[in-house]
Amino acid sequence: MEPFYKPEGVEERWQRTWEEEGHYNADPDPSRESFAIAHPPPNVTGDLHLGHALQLSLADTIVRTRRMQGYNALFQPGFDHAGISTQNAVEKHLATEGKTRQDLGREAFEQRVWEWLREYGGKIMFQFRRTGASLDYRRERFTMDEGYVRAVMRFFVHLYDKGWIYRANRIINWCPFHLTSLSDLELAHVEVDDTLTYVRYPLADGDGHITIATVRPATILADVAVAVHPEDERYKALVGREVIVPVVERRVPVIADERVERDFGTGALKVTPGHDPLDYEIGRDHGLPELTVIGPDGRMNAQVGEYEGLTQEEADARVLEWLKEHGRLEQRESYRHTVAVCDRCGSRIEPRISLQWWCSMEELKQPALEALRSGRVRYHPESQHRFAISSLEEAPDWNISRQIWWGHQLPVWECPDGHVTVAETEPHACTECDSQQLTRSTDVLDTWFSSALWPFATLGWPDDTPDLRQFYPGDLNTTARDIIRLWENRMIFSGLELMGDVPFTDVVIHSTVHAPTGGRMSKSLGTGMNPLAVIDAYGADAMRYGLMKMASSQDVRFSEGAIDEGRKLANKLWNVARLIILASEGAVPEQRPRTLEEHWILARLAQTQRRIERHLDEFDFSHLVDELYHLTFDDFCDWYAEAVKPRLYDGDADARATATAALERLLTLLHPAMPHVTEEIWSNLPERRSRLIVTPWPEAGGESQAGALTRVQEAAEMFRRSGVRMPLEGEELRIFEAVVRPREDGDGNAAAEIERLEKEIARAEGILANERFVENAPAQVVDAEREKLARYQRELDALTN
RNA sequence: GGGCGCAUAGCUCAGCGGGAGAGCGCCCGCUUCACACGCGGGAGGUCGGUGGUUCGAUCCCACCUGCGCCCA
Repeated sequence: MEPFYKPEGVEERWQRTWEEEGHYNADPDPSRESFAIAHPPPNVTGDLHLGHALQLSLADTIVRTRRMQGYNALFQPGFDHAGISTQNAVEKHLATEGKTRQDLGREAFEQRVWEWLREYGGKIMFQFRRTGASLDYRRERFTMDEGYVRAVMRFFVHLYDKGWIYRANRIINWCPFHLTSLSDLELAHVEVDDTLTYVRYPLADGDGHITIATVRPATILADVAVAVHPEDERYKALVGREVIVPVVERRVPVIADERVERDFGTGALKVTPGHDPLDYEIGRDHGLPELTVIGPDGRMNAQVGEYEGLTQEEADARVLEWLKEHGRLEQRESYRHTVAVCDRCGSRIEPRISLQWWCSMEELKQPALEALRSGRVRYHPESQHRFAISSLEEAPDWNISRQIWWGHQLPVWECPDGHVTVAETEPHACTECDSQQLTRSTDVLDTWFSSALWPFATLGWPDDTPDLRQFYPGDLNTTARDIIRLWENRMIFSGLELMGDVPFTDVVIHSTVHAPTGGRMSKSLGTGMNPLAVIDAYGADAMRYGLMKMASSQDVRFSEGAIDEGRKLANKLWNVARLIILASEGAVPEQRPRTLEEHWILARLAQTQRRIERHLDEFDFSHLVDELYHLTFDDFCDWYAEAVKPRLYDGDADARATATAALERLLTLLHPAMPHVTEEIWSNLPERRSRLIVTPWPEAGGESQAGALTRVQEAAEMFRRSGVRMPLEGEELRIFEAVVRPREDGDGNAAAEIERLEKEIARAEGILANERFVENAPAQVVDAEREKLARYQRELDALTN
């Protein structure tokens, strides 16, 4: 054993060994209780980032503990096809060849995606392995696998047959580059410097006008009303009258609506239901027409005559020109605000009324709400549980269709008469008119529609499989906060609907790791952090430790210090193991405690084990690793190892056997968090019968002796502080001398100790002299104070005699 | 605009009703046969501000200030 622990090489070796020896495997075995986590499928084109690394660290720590505790533990891996993201990656690739997807056509493009994925896809699973994650990699699934596609089709048809899937024209987020609707998650919000234009809308009859403010003059062409707040005194008298929309010279009503922001601009809102989500809502409620003047490509459409084909910038300029000429332009001012852009291509999102497929949430979500409210599924921390419930309560109907080429094509066929046939596999004829001229919908499903099935589609659903029977329902899910409404809640209602049970009972919402300087990590900001570089520098164990140490609150800053702490812990473990192994000369581990320090360390191991188990049950990973750190450094190394070292060198057989056994216990407790270094040390212990990864989790044992060294430790503190020795004898004296190794003779600075104790006594007496304290404080607190006083007086007596 | 959260030692963070803690950094001492990637000691905080509740507040409540993230 080298004097320093070097993780490079060691970690990969164990990762290979564990996987090859089948320790990650989970197979159906009805005789054992199962524990299952379906890991959130990463984007098939993606790279490992710190969010994944944290998620894996937390989940793997739990999985490894449960595996040692005897559960048939399944940690399910796989990929998500990530519709628009993957399509975008391949389109970028095509662009280097000077081609677009339209040049290839849909079928050839899909082929290209598959080819591209064979070459570049799925790399992230090798990166997962480097974190030490004990996923059953044999079971890797992809949401575009044949079997998975079947599950998705079954889900769609099931919902359609129940009447919960329908088609409707609504306003949606539209990317004018990708030409598709987008979910909220596919949007980014960026601040832009814009211009606010104040425009006069003359009253249709009589004098005067209303001035509105807009950042998009071109949308004036689609205005159908002007809205004001019902309580706004400035405009009250105008409600019900009509104004003339500039350029198009259309008469539109002035309406009153509470959603108008009085403080924005002039307090009067031009209403454009065709191109703004809020206006859309207002328009629907007031029965206004919905005009569309911007086409899918973001250019002005045929509704606007001579403007047709103009970009919005061009149209804005033309409208401004008109306003100036006609004296309708009041003023322009610079204006900074946030706008939504496509997360993948940066195009400004075009809110647009479009014919899409929707999933009705009203009935589907009810059982999930019940499961959340009753606590059958719990989010951790508690605040996220409340958030999950309100997200679901407010969940609007779900836009499940996308107009891209990569994904699950809708199982919807249409005949020339417009009849719709929905079937899991291609139908021969229209169910209504028997026409054989069927055309399949070109839309694909929202990627989250397939992700919602992850916990059971990965286990073989819709077939009834041994895997499903063993591992569903699962136990735990870990995820980031912003995914709750997109994924977790959908898995819960899908599981309840299709499987009749929840997919898991606990959801851990982990921290968001920010850049060391604060603010979010992002490649484009240059604040990103590559976990693989962290692993190369510190080792996977250190990274796991550090990430868990950081993950104490919702938002944490990345701290290299925390990772380094993990590295030091690994090195410390390595060295104390080296001490015990080398000094014990092959002693077979067996607990034969005889001395004070032996009873004490076994009790401390038991005590810490219970705390660790509690932290795990509460998903408190930060305190979990903190316990491990102090157990190792303070208890095991500074006290136990130092106390027992002379006896090991003296050849005390009991001490050697017990020390090796205590080390085994320590390694066992540390293994789930830091699997590699512990397995490596384990393999150096004598008489290895099996791997640490499958070693049974120990019974904690008694902890009544956990305070057995208190007097020695107090004596050590006093001696180190002032050189004053408290009188000790027997074992206590032996341990004191072994650990503290006092050299100097003499009495030390007794005066300083006396002064310190007198101060303490004065403080305690002061508190106890307060009658109201003695009357009102809990008896426990008062007693504790009295005991302290007595102890200080005892110590003082011992010193002054 | 809505939601969640944060403010404690130079830095990153624990503690959340009864004497201010850890890791890193800094200073001092120690090459003691596991580890100098170590061991021991020390300096360093009116616990963001103002009120309130309480015998007692870093901890509970109200307000204020300054931040962060998510959503609209």
